[in-house]
Amino acid sequence: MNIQQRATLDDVARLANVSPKTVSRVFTQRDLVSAATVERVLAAAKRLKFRPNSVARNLRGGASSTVGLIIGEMLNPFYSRVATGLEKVLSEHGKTLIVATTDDTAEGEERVADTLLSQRVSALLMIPVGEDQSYLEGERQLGSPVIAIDRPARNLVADSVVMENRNGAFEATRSLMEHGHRKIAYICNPANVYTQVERLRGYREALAGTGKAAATPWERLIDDPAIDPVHVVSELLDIADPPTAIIAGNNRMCVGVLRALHGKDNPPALIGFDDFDTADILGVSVVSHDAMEMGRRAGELAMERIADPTGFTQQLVLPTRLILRGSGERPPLAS
Amino acid sequence: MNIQQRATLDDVARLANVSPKTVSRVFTQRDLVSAATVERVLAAAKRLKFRPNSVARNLRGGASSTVGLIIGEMLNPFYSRVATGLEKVLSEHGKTLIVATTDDTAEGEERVADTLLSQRVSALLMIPVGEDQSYLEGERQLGSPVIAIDRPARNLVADSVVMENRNGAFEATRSLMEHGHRKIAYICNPANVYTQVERLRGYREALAGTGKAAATPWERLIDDPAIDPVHVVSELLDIADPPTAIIAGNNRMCVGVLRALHGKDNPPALIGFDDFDTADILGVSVVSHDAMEMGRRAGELAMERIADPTGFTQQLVLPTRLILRGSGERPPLAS
DNA sequence: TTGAAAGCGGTACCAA
DNA sequence: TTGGTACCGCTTTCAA
Repeated sequence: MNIQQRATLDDVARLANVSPKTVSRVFTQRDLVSAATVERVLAAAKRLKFRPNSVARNLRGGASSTVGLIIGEMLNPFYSRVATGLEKVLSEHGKTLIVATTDDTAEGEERVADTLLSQRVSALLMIPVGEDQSYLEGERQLGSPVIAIDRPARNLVADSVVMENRNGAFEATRSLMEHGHRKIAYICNPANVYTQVERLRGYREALAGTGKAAATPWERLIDDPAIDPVHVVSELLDIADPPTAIIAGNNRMCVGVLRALHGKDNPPALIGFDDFDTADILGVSVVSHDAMEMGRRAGELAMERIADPTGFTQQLVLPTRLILRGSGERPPLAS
Repeated sequence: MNIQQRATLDDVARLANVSPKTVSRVFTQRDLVSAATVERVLAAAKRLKFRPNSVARNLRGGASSTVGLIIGEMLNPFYSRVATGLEKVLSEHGKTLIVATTDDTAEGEERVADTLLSQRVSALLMIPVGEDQSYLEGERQLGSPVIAIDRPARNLVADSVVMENRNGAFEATRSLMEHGHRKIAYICNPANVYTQVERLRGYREALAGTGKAAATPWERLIDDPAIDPVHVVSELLDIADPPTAIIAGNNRMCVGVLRALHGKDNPPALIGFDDFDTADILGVSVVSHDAMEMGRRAGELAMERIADPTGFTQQLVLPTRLILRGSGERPPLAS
């Protein structure tokens, strides 16, 4: 096998006996070139295995054909659904998706943002992790739109797509209350992020009724990825006045709770946040939201902002939906 | 908000009163520049919010800092685990990952391969879908290594990372036989792909014992994404001589079978291929393999091939492991 | 240690 | 309909 040289516009031009510019036209504005020339050029291109270099192409215009997405990790189905929705939109617009992950750390976020911006992505989409995205302010002014997904960016002017966290949690809590529960737990990890803060608020408001929303004895707000949900749940159920129902703050936590409750005789009611693949089989009630739709909307927002960087920034709020499948309708144990 | 111009090397050079080349050195071979100059340049760069353009940088060398990955879809946890492992390796090498999806169609594959190659990815990794990847042969000769993951490429010289499909299926079948099963079904969709062909072979060989491996009455080899697994399973269990055990060819099919068996009184034994998130909770026995490891190995292979495009191509085979969690140990119904 | 000039693979502008 | 020329942002010679 011999490594050949990759053919360039000039090579094709020479072989086809036209100017490089004409070759360029054939690949971009074909209708401006006579049919005969087009044919000749294409033949030459094929013979030389020529393929336009979109990198060089974009060097001129400034705007590249890539869009960057920063997420915590691809294993999380929530993240990958967002990526899926986004990729769909991008491919419709002839853009490709560069995915970078941060392992859910703020340092990682800044590092990969830097890398992506060096690649001159035409927009930077992200599910923010850090407490502060002000480091991107300069970029935005330089014309790289930033779109925050799932959580708004902080200290940065950016469009965002979020969902009705508070209301989702409110409705889940109310539903549990309607089934007779009063001692309802809320467990999440991490806790110190926008989505959890909002959900917690909805949970507290529902429990407070018309009173003043306040912390409850059944909240477990954890901020340590190393902590095993199973342990937390077991401990929670062993306290003096244990909850009769649990709301799990996200999909990971929900699966953890399921694992903890597995085999238990009279499990508390359970409602999770985020739907997941086998939730129907396991009969798990969840507050569902359309993560793919979030990705899609974020992508559209990005396209919009690329076309008009000066427009007003928007915040899109997508609805949530309570899906009852059994685990959320279990009544409290008669005591 | 005013959109400014993005600063270039030259702008920085002008402000720092040095030549562009010196600025370039500061960002690439800093030790060749005097400390005082470095400082001056960095100050100027900071003031102008300069960020080196890695696209322009790579234009010269030919090799870009991106690697392309073509997968069917990101929603499939198997694919996203592969992507995760790959991304880890790439980020260690300072490369970024461009992900493109094909919706598991051959046309999609060729289309996105074209897009990625136009971006001059330094390597093209893919989980092949189409029957034929010969359309990439030219590229390989042009120096773009191709690495096939999960299934070998066809009609193309390419490295690949696959797993012990045949043996995995063989062991699963043997395990079921040891639990007393003789009428064992194999269900998959799609069926006409390398992995399934191999697994089917392992299944048949186990059933044949020392005899000649042949098709069994309990095979359901489907090739239509629109067909509902639930339906197939129900039908299979209604035949005159129904199976007492089922092997599901992949994670999707396994969840489908679970759904179909859900609520059934005396469900057949079940072993799935590919582990999944809640398999432990559901007590599902599976043939497990490390998809992240596949991605990782594929990434390493890519780095190797980028460094030395003329080396021998390799095929890596990763092991599988049978995990028994209950569903695979159910004995056949006494009849 | 620093700089000048050419060029990477294309495109935009203007002219023919 | 086609071509010439400059230039995108940076790096690579080679010299100073």
